[in-house]
Amino acid sequence: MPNSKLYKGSLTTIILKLLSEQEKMYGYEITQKVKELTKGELNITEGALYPSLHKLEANGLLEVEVVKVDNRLRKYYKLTNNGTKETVNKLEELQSYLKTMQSLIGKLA
Amino acid sequence: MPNSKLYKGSLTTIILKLLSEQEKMYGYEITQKVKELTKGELNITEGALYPSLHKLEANGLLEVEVVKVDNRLRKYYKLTNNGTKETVNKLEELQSYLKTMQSLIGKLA
DNA sequence: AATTAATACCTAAAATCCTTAGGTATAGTA
DNA sequence: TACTATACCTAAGGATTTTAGGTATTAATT
Repeated sequence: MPNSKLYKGSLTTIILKLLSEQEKMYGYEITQKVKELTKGELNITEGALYPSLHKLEANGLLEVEVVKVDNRLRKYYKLTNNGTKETVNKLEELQSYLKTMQSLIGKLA
Repeated sequence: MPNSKLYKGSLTTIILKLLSEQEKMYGYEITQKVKELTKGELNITEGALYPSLHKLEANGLLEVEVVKVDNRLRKYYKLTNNGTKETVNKLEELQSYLKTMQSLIGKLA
């Protein structure tokens, strides 16, 4: 009934993919976007998201811009050049994994 | 160029799926079968496999039969009734996840 | 003959990534 | 006034995997 759990290791790729399509996004926006795109199937928890964003920033894949909107802070993240490169790698890796798993699991007995 | 890492949470489902197709298998055989089926894309490490098998057994999803072949031990695992039920659930869960991820990641920007 | 690779099992420490469960603060709605 | 939504955050714990060993037998290679 609830939403499927994240298979560990996929969150980073999801974040990078979204930012490759949208130029800049803030954390809360990412959680909502994923919920929307997956029709509630996948819920990114903030406890996973924020540390992940911080790590991507620390590794130089994302850069931050803090903006005040309606007296509330928003931290917009966008891909750096390295981030864009890594996105390609991570996407290929995950694609290949999904394909492999489909061929392993997908065909019915 | 090596093999893609396991996304955490998928190993159990892989084991159950293989055993739903093959009646009984032993650990080493599972690692070889996965390597073969995925053309080397996915390598199950023994450090992950054996603890996982033991846990599935402890949880009553698998049962063991020890056989001596060529003076070497083999521990054959097969699904219990509960194991068969769980296999269905796990497969549905993973299928749904793969589908969701495909729709998130799969479509090109 | 001796070493290496393959078969077959195992475990423990460390790393990784996520969930759970909090906390702060503002703004809008019941 | 209380709850919901927006928006950020962290820390403890759990689950799962990687890494790096270990034992033992048999087959292949040097």
